Amino acid sequence: MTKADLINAVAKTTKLSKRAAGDAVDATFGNLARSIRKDKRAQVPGFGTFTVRSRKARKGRNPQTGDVIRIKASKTVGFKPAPGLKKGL
Amino acid sequence: MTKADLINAVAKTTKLSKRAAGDAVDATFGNLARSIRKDKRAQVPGFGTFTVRSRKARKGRNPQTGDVIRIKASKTVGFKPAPGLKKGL
DNA sequence: CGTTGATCAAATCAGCCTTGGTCATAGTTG
DNA sequence: CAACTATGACCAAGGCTGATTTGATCAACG
Repeated sequence: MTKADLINAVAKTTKLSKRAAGDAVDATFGNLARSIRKDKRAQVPGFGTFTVRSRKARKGRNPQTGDVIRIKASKTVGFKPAPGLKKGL
Repeated sequence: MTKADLINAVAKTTKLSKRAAGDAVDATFGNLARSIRKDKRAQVPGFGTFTVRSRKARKGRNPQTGDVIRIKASKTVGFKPAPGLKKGL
């Protein structure tokens, strides 16, 4: 219910309808994702920074069988919290 | 200009004024941060999950002086991207 | 109702994380 | 709209933490 809560809170703060608030939230993350893909980085002041990070190939292990497997190189999205976000965890 | 871009995009998608879109974006991240602090977790479908992670105490090094230092345990915010976000990086 | 994500196991090595001054860019305000 | 302020990136080296892998099942979102 995290998203619903978020929409409710946004709707309340912005005086928008839940419908409009939901659209706004979706648009926010949608465009954020687009920004990450495009610029390999997205900065949100007072919140944190998203960066595309490269993972090299590595040896892993199948937790079910115990077999050693090769993990291919891949990319992930990393998040570096802004100082303000870490305050009071 | 990341935030400005985001606001423009949100304003366009939601047909809101830039002012209202800005408020909505701020409200979104503000409430998201609040949710992280409160529940130690915040899930955004199709985007990813934020979790509060505990960092154990560790030995580090001051890169400037080279001195070995003790790093106290702390908390950070971790991010686990949803599969959909990783598509097409 | 369909789809999406969390969860759990064990083991490994990649890359995060530390400091802090400086620089550049983003945000804000008059 | 332009100037000012504030916020974050950047860099160094090295140790050791924790993200990551499979896949089925369960829960919850849409």
